[in-house]
Amino acid sequence: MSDTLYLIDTHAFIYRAFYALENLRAPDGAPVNAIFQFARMLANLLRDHRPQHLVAVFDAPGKNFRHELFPDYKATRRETPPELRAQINPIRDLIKLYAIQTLSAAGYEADDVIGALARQAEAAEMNVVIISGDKDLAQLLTDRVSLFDPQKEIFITAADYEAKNGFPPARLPDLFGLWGDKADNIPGVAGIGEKIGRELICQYGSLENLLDHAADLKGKRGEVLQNSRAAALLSKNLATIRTDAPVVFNKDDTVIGSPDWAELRLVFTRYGFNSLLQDLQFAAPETLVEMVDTPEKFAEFYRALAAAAVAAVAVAPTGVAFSWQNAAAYYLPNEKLDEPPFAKIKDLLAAENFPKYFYDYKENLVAWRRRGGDLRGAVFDALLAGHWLAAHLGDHTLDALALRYLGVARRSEETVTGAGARRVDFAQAEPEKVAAYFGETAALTWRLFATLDEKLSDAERKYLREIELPLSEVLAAMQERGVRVNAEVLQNLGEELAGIIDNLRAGIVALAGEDFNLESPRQLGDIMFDKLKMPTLRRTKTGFSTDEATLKELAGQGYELPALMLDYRQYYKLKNTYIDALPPLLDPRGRVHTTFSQTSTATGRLASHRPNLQNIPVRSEKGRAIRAAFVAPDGWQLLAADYSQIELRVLAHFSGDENLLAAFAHNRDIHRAVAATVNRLPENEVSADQRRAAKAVNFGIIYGQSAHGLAEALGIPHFAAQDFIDQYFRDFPAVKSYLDATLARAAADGFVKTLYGRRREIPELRSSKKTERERGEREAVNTVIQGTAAEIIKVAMLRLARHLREENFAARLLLQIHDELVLEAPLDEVPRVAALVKEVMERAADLIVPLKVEVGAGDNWLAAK
DNA sequence: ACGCCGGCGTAC
DNA sequence: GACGTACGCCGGCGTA
Repeated sequence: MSDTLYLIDTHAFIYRAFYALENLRAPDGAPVNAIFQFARMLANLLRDHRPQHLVAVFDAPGKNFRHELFPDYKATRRETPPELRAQINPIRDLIKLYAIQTLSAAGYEADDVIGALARQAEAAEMNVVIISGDKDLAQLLTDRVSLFDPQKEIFITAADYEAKNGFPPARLPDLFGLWGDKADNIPGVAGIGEKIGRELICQYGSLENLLDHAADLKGKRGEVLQNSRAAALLSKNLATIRTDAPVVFNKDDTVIGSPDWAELRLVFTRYGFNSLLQDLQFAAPETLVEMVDTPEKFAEFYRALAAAAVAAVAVAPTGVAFSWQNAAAYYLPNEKLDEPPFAKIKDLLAAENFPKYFYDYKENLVAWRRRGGDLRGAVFDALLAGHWLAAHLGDHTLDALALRYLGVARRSEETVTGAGARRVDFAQAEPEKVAAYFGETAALTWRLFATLDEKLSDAERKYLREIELPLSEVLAAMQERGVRVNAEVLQNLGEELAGIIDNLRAGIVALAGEDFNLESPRQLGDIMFDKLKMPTLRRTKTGFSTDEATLKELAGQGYELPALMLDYRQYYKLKNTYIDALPPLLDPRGRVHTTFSQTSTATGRLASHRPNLQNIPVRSEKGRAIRAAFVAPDGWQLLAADYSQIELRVLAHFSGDENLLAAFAHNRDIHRAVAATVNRLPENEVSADQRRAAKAVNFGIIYGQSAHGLAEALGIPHFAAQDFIDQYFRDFPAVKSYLDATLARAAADGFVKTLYGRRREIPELRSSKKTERERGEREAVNTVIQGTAAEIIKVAMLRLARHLREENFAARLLLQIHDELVLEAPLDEVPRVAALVKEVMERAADLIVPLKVEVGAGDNWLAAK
């Protein structure tokens, strides 16, 4: 088998790539769409074809011989857009990193260089694959030369070409002689397009033969051809790829070298090419992990650690790992930690003045405290920092951060624990492997500190150190404490609901006339829309919707099955998601321990999972009953403290709208006040519907709602919704100008910032799709408001926890639900704690609008609200 | 058996 | 398509 030379028509590829995929941007906002496609093409080519010989061919800058033949050659080309021009050098750099040869020839275009190389390689008995989406290059096809279109992933051979076109590849310039080429401003023959051109070339074999027989053609066409002889021949000449460009093919010079994988990793990381990173052959540099299991080793370890005076720490299930170097770490197994001299390390972990870096400080804290240890001195959390720097990217696992910021792949957990059926937990895994794994965790944490810390401004560093990091301690304590759940309450409610659910199911099956899976929207759709012929109201991606709004509408039209289904869904959901799911999660003391996350949301809100205690029902009657199962222990009460309208107050603060501020300053019911203003009524004459409409608009503002959305939400005509919104903005003009200014700023910057400077990149703002851009605008407005409210309650939590501790209250924080804090307090503390909570929460931020908190207490969560 | 996705629904 | 932020349940489907 002979060798194959691959030739990339580089510029042609870049141009196509640029226009094919719009608006891909690096995390820093630089356009990278062409770079990405080029890099992906290269990666795919290398992976799928494993070329040994590869040359990236470029056009020479400036004019070429075709301009001498025809001054207007390519004269109609638009100037290269700056966003594309900015990507050409990065692509050249990429080619260099891949160790691929490049070539161009002064006075010639890439096509000609490719032609010359192809002919010479053929002569050297090599096969040639030309990589280009440009069909002009087909004229070079021979038995040995083929064309590969990387975008369509198709090969074209000379035989394919002739079979498809009816003339051999070499006659392609003849066709252009007639047809011309708009893109290159090659004139061709006026009045002859692609179709006639093809017919004539097929019939006459070549342009010259056709022109010689032009007189034989009847009518006007023959005349035109005779008169256009010179233009046709010039056009053919221009379209003909020269194979005599002054380049010398040397097989050895075309061999691919060794790519600089490390640099490629960093470059791909910088551009945000995560999918390509996965394909790169890479691994983190092997971390040397020392198992510290003898007093001698400990002495040496401890001396070095003390000298370093700072370390990354990873608390593992079976030990603790330390690192203060990029590729070295130490691991102390649990069983040694209680005996001297190893136990000295506990003091160091508890020492406030020994600074420590973590990945996921909160979970390290929980793990270490579970072992009875004390952990202090945290100054950096790679998880918090990673999320802070790029919340929009979502994935902040250590693996993701190592890849994103260091360009390395972390060894997988499976290499330690095994996978699938043979999987064991860390305690059963080989100690050396466990040590290697957590040693690497510590080493990567150490490296991430260096990389991430320098990206932070002083103010950001301060926010993370003084708000988020201490908040991790508050949240760890809340998780550890858990909240008491009365399983009996749930049990009783579950039994009641089971009966209701069974009855509803029987009714629905009877109406359907057959049994089916009521939990399957698809099967329900088949019954409702196919079998029972109910009208289809809205679509999902895969079929017709059966969601709540649809069922309500159908129920309103008198259909009985959807009406039953609404109840069925509600009760089924309550039972499965809450009533049945909670009891298995209770600890022996009947307490449930959620896990809070500071790094799961794009706005800076907290999230809660396993179980999610931030979406316990409250709106429906049966749902609310679930809250009664969250109880205080005997002799204690639950306190629930809610911010009243915190997001609207944040909006009032940012916008400075006098009408909104006045309403809050006078502690008005904000929805009623807005309704009164918009409807020109005194507040006591506002109807329930008017208040409801105002409430919907108030929320709509925060969520970026449109007239359509409001109309839908209120069940009113579109024009009425629009009128209401227009009137709202006339009455609250500063809100309007604030929203406009926020969007203008966001569009210019590509990101928004909250009160405390949390930044959210919003790439959709730069989308070419209107719906995407509008989504970006809604996200922008909402993020500022929601994110600021989230920051305020975080500050309140920190201060409250500090007060409770310093003033020796037994009361403790249990839950945070975005604008609400839930605590438990001994009965005798309840009044004082209630006052303290209110005071601390209302003073958490210094806004130009007062913050208002409502506190309640009771034996259970329902009673406390 | 497990993971992923779509549909849906709960909270703020 | 049209209202932001989450988490979790179920069905259904693809892969192990």
